[in-house]
Amino acid sequence: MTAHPPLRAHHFVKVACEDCNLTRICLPKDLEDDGIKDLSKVVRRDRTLQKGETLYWAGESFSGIYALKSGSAKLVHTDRQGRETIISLVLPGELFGFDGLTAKEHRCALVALETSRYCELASSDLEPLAKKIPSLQHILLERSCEQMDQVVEQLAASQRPAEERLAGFLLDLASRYQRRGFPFESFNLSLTRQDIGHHLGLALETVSRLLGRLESAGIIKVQGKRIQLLDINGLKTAAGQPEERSASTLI
Amino acid sequence: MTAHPPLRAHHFVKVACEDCNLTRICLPKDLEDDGIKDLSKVVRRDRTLQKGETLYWAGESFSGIYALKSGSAKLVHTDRQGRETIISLVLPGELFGFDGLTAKEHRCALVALETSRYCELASSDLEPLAKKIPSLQHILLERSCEQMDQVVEQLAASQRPAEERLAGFLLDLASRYQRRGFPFESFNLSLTRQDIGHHLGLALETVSRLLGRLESAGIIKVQGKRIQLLDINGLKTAAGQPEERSASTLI
DNA sequence: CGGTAATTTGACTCTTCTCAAGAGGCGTGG
DNA sequence: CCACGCCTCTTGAGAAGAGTCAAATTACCG
Repeated sequence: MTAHPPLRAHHFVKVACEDCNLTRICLPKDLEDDGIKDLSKVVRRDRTLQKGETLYWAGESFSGIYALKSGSAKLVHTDRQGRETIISLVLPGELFGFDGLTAKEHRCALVALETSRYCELASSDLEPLAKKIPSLQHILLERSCEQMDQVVEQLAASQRPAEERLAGFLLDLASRYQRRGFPFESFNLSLTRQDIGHHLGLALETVSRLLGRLESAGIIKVQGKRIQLLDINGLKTAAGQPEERSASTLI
Repeated sequence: MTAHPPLRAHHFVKVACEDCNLTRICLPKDLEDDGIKDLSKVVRRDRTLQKGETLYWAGESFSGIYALKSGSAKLVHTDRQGRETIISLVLPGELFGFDGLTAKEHRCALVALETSRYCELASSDLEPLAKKIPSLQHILLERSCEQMDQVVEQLAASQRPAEERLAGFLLDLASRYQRRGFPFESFNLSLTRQDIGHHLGLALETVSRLLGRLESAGIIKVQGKRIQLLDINGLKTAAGQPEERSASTLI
């Protein structure tokens, strides 16, 4: 895999989809050039959310599919008793909003974890656009199935012990950051310990203790929200993943 | 809600989609009459699975979207360490196969829990059919998002105590059976205790004990796989759902 | 009717949660 | 620039829910 330069926020210029640095990750990924241009014409671009701001609440009516352009956000499900579950951490280039598509009403809330920008493909534009781009509906179907795969993976993970879940989470985050041009071994968590707990089904104290344990094992280095991965194979082992045969062990 | 007569298996006749008794639940639900006829022409109908037989394994290549016609099945995810999670219990009229759509390779296995029949919409027929029925892709998108909603609900439930999960599972099953014309208060589990455990993230012994506990509380009656719901409100309370205000309490 | 698989029940263990207290970090305003 | 207050994080101790292991009972299939 080739490394790309870090994705920089275009703070002052609205970039057309075809010129966006997220074109390899975001919706355009699977579209041909003409489709990207058609898409670009109707996308509402570069809206901003401040940290803690909510784009939509659960129960609000569905208005479209969104793509995160910069920053990060959490997709939060809240049950009748007020218990929160973070369904996903949303990073730049990722789509969200599918939680409102069936019922025409969102099942989750989307909350920014830092100052973030996003683009909107309004539901009213969706049908006309689908006529111009025949493959669009199928691409959206694929993306929603992809997100379901991820939730299924989480559901399966929820049966594994806490340390495996946390280690797996860190590995997943690292590779997602890497795909966006950031170093694999070092990143900042935009989630609090509480949020990580709500994502992994753990108490915040357990998250803190487990991070401490991985640190004392020399596997990671923790400085508040900054995480460094010191021993990737150790982390994979902790995540319950079979260790890759590295070059050095082949001698 | 009107009660429909129990859905009987058409053991010897292949029924066109427009004449199928599942037309209010299955894919035709959202299609106009012409669409149903077009669909009916390409659907491969009434294939059979014996109890324990597998329609597809994880890793097998995606070949289409399926609908269960009779019987029941489980969609099973198996992780690297061989731990199983039952993602969903599939009942007649429900679609499955979305787990293979993105990667073109199934992520889960589908296993019949009893002698069952199913219909197939082959992926090769999907594109031509979508041209004849413009709304088809969107309907499939809605269905996949609906299934995601259900998995999200399960993920949220996985953080709740065991008894709530089990009680919620029984209530969900009852209403799904009711929709298919069976009585709400009484049904046969096609899952073993082990499978229920794999579905809810519990040990089979815990499932057995909790069923026993609900029975001694007079909320349900358990006779092996036969379950009777004796006290719906009690069950809702056990599931952590706010009790409905019933007519009698309004006096 | 025998054998295998499923279920129940008991005793014990252990992971993770809860409650609690203290430390650290950050932004705001004086 | 420092002090205050608030939010987040860490760490400890004890409790509890659910898991594991084991054995007996029951149900089901051929």
